[in-house]
Amino acid sequence: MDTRKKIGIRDVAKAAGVSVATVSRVLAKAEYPVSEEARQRVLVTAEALGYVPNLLAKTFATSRTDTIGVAMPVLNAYYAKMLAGIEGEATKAGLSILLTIVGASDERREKAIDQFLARQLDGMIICSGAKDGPLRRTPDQLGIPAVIVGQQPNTGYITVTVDNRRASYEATDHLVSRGNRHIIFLTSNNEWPDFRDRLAGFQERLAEGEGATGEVIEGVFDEAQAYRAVTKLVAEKTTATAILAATDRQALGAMAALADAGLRVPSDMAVVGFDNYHTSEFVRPSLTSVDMPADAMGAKAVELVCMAKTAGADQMASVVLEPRLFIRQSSGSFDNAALLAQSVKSLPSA
Amino acid sequence: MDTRKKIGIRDVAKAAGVSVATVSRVLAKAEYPVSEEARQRVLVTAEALGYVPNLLAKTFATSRTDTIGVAMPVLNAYYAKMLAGIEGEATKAGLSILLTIVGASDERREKAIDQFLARQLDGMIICSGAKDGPLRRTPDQLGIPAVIVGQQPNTGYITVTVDNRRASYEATDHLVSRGNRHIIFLTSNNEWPDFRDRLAGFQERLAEGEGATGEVIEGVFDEAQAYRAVTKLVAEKTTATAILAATDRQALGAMAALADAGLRVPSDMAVVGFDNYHTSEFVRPSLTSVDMPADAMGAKAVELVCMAKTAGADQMASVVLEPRLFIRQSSGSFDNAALLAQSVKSLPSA
DNA sequence: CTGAAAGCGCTTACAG
DNA sequence: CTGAAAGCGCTTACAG
Repeated sequence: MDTRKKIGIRDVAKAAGVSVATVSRVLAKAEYPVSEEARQRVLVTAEALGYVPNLLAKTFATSRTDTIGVAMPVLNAYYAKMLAGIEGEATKAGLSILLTIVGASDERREKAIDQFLARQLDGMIICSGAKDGPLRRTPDQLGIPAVIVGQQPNTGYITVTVDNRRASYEATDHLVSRGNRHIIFLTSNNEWPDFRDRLAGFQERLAEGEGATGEVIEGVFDEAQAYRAVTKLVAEKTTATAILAATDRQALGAMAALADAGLRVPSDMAVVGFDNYHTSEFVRPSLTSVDMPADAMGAKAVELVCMAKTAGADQMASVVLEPRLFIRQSSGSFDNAALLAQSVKSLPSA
Repeated sequence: MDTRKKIGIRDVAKAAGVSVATVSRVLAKAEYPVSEEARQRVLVTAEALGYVPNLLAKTFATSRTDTIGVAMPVLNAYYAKMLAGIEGEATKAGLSILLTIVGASDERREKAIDQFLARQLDGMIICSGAKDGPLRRTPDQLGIPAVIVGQQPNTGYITVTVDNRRASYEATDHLVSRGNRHIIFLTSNNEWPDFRDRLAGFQERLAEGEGATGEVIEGVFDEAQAYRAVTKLVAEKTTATAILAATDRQALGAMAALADAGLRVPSDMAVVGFDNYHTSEFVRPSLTSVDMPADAMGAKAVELVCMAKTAGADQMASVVLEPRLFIRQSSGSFDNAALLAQSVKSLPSA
């Protein structure tokens, strides 16, 4: 490393022949009235000395860290998209991001919050996992703005969520309206909020009649398990003509199983997924999927944190975003000409 | 927010009837000799008051932030995997992560480094993009440990890279040894270091004879462009029987084009990609791909930063990791029984 | 083992 | 417009 002494505001002040107060004002408070002459001397001197203000000291003196904490369960495609949305909006707002991955552990999540608090961050965004326990503190106890992305058992928190029930309803409607009369819902765990809602939307649409029946297969968490479940289904000569998978991962596993069993998608079996993976458009047949606006959710969360800092948390409301169904080949749309101009079905706003 | 006054170390000291020095020693320096009685009083009092040490103050007093800065070009699957590796290792080492996404802009990268420096971070990890300009500072000028992940034009920096040339050589060898005599290399930009190396490995293997020829198609950056390029190739009755794509995204686009053109993979055209996307195993046919150990690279970078803090940067060396080729159906391996137990070809170590 | 006090490098009333 | 000085909440030689 280098041996030159770090130069501080005092060095600049001395060299420029002004007080440290003046240096601080010129460098940190653009609007503060300082004589043009002093201003120039400070600017020139700071530049000449290569002065880099110690943000740590500033942060300590002002107790504004210009940093928000972000806690996420994992960094898969969904959360990476969310994080990108958070980061983009934060940068726009001049905020840095302290990132922590907490897994599925409520314990680690609380520890992360401890860190955020101890570090005096300006706010925090807690991205909920599939199944989180309630946060152990109320928003008031936190003392800094906190926004939750995704469903969370606690009440009182401001949240950014997505209308999973409605999206699932629309996806099911899409399948029913194409003539499918027995549809399988392939899912992970019906108690996890997002998946509970997707199940609810599925059932809600089926309950509306037209003679379509549903069948729920739970306990399927990844491609390999979906592959096995669907392979079994085919072996048992299922009467279903469509599968609504709770995630694209499950949908891809299902499609692999169908292909290996010699069945065609969608003529023998239609498939729809959730998440709209980047690759889903380029799988063959391409996969119809519900796009979760994870990046928009993340960006919205940052907005809300910023708002809470100024307006006060009490005048804020949680927000619910609308997912969109991207219709592709796997559900029975065979418009090859429109292959690259993907067709989009936007859910009407509630 | 709450209106209770923040309680500080002084409050704890007063309540416990000891000096702030004693409180500090009990709470922050486990080994420091303090009478058991005083220790207990401090512990109990701190707990009772709900004292949360102000890490900002500590950090300022000690000038150790226990935080490393991470700058990444984007947050796609590759970098998300890398970030997960960084985060995991950092957490193990008790380090927090300040994350910045800088896009393809050298300017923003420098700004991010300015931030890291101004915030007095303990170290930084710069993840290079496909084509970065040189860093504007030398490691010495930075003054804190810095490790680069990926190729970078600067010399003098410690880097963690992957042997792209060798991986590409092996992938090409795999295709040649299966009897392919004309192979297409589908790539983005031959001047970008990683892709230049992949091209080099491709050419190196072809130069070894056996009569296999190569054809390079440049300027293909995503699935859609790969789709178009391959569609054109097919229309022009290419004599190639295999495609080596520089990324899985390109490979997936290529496979979609082949499927839509009525060609079979791998019997009509074999395909191999780079990156080993999570979904590549479950596409049909499954995609043979070179796995880039992005998470291991990230973890290694954290290790190196930690090492530099203690050992001094001068006794450290850059590290080169070995990618692995995951052989699946798309390159002509039809072992359906081994579908879920993916076959792995580990590159021999250099 | 313990405590009084200096110091970390800024910001910001306050007085001029 | 300017500066001397207090203060942010800890840590840590130093003296006892």
